[in-house]
Amino acid sequence: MSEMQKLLNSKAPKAQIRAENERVILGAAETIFAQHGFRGSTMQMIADQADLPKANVHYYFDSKKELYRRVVEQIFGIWLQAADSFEQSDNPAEALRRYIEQKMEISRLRKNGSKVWANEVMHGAPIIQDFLETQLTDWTDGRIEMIQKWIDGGKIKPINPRWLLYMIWATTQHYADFAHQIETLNEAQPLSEKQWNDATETVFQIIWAGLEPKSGT
Amino acid sequence: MSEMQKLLNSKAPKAQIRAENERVILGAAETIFAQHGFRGSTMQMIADQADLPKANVHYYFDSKKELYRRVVEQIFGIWLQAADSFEQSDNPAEALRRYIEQKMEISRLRKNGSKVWANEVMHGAPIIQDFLETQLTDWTDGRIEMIQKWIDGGKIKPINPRWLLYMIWATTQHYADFAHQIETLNEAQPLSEKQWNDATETVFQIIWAGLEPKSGT
DNA sequence: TAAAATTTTGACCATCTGGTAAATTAGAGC
DNA sequence: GCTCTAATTTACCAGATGGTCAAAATTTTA
Repeated sequence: MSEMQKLLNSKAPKAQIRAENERVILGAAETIFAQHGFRGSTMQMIADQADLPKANVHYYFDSKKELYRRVVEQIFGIWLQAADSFEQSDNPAEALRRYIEQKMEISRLRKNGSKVWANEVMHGAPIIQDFLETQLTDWTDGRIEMIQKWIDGGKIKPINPRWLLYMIWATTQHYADFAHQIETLNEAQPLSEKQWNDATETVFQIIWAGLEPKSGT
Repeated sequence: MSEMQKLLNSKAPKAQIRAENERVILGAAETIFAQHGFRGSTMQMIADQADLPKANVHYYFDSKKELYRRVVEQIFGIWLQAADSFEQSDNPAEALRRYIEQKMEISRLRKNGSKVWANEVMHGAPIIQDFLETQLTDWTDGRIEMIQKWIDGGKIKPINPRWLLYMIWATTQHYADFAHQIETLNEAQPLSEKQWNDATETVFQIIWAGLEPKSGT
């Protein structure tokens, strides 16, 4: 255990030691799983990242699988949180802008989480299939219904709402999952604040202009 | 070796045996790597998929890494092939439509390859970083220049060409990488031919409508 | 302060996996 | 047919890794 860790723990009430260590381990696990995938990550790597002995990690999380599940569940929570910003609204432009901004923000600030999620789904969602079938399905159906109402009300062009949703998910998630490629194409530099804002605005602009009913009708 | 394999090989000229077996192994490896990632895949899995003894796989490919590299390179080749469909053109709508259709087709027909590529990039492109830095950078710069000319010529709205490219990549690739999620949300059924066409058309429609200069100006 | 409960830690183990060795079989050239 | 090369196959090994254990240290409770 590091001196820093010792110092923190010595002052922390016992009840908080567990919470704090679980937090640290989950954070370390998210980083490692994002970089190497489930099988590519070793408990030793995660322990090193958390600055704890491997056995200590096992003390808090029974198995690698359970630790992984907890990481993925955490991401899904954040994902759902962003989904809330896509509230019922009579103003599609505002709702879409808010949602796109929110998702881009997550890609920027929770890059690792997004990658773990992508990895999990790409490999057939072996751990969180039930989430997909219940919560994600429900949420998606609700939003599709809502978008359909916009269409019926003449607020946006008639397009299949499902493909629109996928387009937003794909585009925003891309900035996290393919961050390395984007950086390479940006002269090996991470996107600047300005570039993030510009990209976000462009994504919204193109999509919204693509949905807006012809002005003058 | 399977009876089928025996039969095939016994009739094949010696020179073709190697080519054929390499082809079979590469195909098997693509499938396995797509499903389990690099570390999650074992040489035994690949051998079983190819219906060959494990030692036989090692006879044709020195190491797991080399086999993986060959798979990724193969995908990149297909990727570049699609890129050709995005030719110089004075008609942005046509060029974009062709490119989007091409990329969606790859997502549909080469789902596994797309996944392996995504996986590789997501983990920092440890194997094909040089491809990103040379070929991909060159191609991207060229297309950005071309899109800029469309903008300068008033053929499309002024948007940052880079973010537009990423949007197309993201959206089309999403249908391969997140195929499992899409299927789950489609009542556990793969997208039908009709749905693929509809999705492709919608992607093009939204993007193109988002780029088209205001009619009447 | 003593006992109880929690946390930390190094050593250890069973299993899995990439890779190898060597023997066997099949095909090509003469 | 005979020789040489290419391909196939079985058995095996060394290292890595998830997970365990029991002892030591630390904190809480009585």
